[in-house]
Amino acid sequence: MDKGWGLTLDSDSLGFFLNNNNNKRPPHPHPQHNLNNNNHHQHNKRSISLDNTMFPVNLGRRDYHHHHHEPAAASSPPSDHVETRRAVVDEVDFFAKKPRLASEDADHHDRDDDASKTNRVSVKKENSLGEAPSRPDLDVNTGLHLLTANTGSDQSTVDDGISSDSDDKRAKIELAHLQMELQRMNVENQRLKEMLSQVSNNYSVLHNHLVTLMQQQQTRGADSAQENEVVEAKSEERKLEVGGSQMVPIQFMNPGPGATAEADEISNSSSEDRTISGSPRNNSNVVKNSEVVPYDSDKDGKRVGREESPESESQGWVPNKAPRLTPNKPIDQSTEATMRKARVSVRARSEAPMITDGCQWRKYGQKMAKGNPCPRAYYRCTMAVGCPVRKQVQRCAEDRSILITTYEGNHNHPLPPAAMAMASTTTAAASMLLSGSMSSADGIMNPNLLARAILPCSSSMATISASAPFPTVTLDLTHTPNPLQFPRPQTQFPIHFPGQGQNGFGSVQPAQLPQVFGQALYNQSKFSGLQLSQDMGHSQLGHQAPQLPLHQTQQQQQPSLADTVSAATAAITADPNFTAALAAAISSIIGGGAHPNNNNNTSTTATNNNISASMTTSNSNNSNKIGNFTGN
DNA sequence: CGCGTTTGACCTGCGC
DNA sequence: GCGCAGGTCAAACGCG
Repeated sequence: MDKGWGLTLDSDSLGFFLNNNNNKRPPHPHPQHNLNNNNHHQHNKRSISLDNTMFPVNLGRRDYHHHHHEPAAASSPPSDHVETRRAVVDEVDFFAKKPRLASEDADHHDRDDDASKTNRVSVKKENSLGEAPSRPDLDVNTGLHLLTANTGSDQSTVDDGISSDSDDKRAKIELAHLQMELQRMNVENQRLKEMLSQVSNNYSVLHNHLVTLMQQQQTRGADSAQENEVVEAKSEERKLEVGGSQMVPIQFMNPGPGATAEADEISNSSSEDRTISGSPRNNSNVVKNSEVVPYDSDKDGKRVGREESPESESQGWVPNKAPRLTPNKPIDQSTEATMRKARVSVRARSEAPMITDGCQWRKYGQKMAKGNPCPRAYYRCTMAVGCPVRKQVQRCAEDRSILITTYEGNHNHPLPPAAMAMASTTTAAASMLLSGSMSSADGIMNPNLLARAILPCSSSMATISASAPFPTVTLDLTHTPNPLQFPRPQTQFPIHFPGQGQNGFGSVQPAQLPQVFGQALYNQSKFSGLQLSQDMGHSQLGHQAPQLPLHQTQQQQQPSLADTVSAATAAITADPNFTAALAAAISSIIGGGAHPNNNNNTSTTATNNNISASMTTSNSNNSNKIGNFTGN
């Protein structure tokens, strides 16, 4: 089981991000509280000692303080301070209050200006300001609520320049007011936290239900398609394959007789599902259970014995390649099988036998794979009796320090926070891949879009090759980008979406890939009409998740293996579950990074419909990674 | 003794 | 039809 894993997802950290996540996109009914919420966020961040580089906005503010505090001591050029200050004001709306306050005390400022008429005076004000909150409460306020601090600072600045009773009173009043506001915000924050925890608890259950609903929706979409359309799709698929590396609807991926059978099966399933969908059922597994056995019995008596096992039945985990020709086969089964086919593969450096993703796994097999001296281990999720999720773990033949973990399927049970990242990530990835591929024309085209979005990254970053039976999202977290190609500061990512840059992906930073994937996948799901990201977990968050939260969380991180793994995975799969994305991203914060010199291209797996992405991080040796992971 | 792992056998799909 | 490879099963085995 999960013993001795070097790579782990820290539940605490995860929890934090979950909170943060929600806080970041709070279903706040009162828009005017946005400011407060932001402050709360800062509060949380501070409380966990997160690097402020994580959030640009905070960064600016923090920088602002720094500039105004340090300069005084360092007596750096005043002009710099002024510039910094202006920049901050421009960037952060929160600072709007600062100018306002200044205007309120216009007379004082005028005096200051007149008196000093230099930026230096302003600096001194700021300094005094910073020193003023020497009292504990003020320190807290300053740290957690920059707005308060800033406001105070302005006030102090004025006071510092020329102190007067009226100024003091005003300052005190202001301070009291801010403190009250802070109190209020804390209460609000607490309330939001409670809400968040509640939402998190419900997420797992809802997520599974959502997947089921999505499957039904997909089925309806496929339903509308005619059989000839299916045929077209098949031909289309082959064209795409010829073109090279395209994601194709699973159902159409099997060439030859099997493909036809599956196509028919799909039609049947679709029609079948129409009747089924009408019935109230929250768990498709229930239906599967009752129908899998008959089907298998019909098809192959030999397998009946095995199929009758609780696992096989309830999970609907049918051998991927097992043909299902029985008309009675429920759509759920086919979709479930399809969902399982969609895979999320993660390549990360780790000495540990397996990355810890929060789930419990039972090894059920091991095989020697061709072309790889390292055996491939098969694991099954044991957190629930019928959980269909499985994963394969194998070391890379070229570099055995690289651990390749491939996830398949969706959990049918609630997951602990620690498992949310990877689980929902894989689920989301599978759902997105399939949602795009299964909904008719769009489904066929979207993969192309996705591919286009990724391919420009260069071969070392992302690859789409041709030959895999299953749509697979592969994250390669093992290689370091070419410094020249990706001269990236490890602490920060560009805000703008890489694909939008004029430079295209040439400037894309490895850690940005998740964004790329996220955007691409999001678009894909969008095109498919499933709006996956909106439905999953933190709904509205989905749209922004790939663009903002993700890179925010990753900005400060020095991604490490497994963590980056999950982070990247989550990122890549984009957000259908924002929580997962954040949670996964966390892991990056925890540990070191991948080896710098490793340039293993995911394309080595050379699989059809295989989307490979590499997310490289700073260097850190495996031992460090392990230590970091376990430590956290 | 229970549980998880190991490992050889078995099944299936695919290519030749 | 045969062989190969991937995937799964389940008896055997080991450990706590």
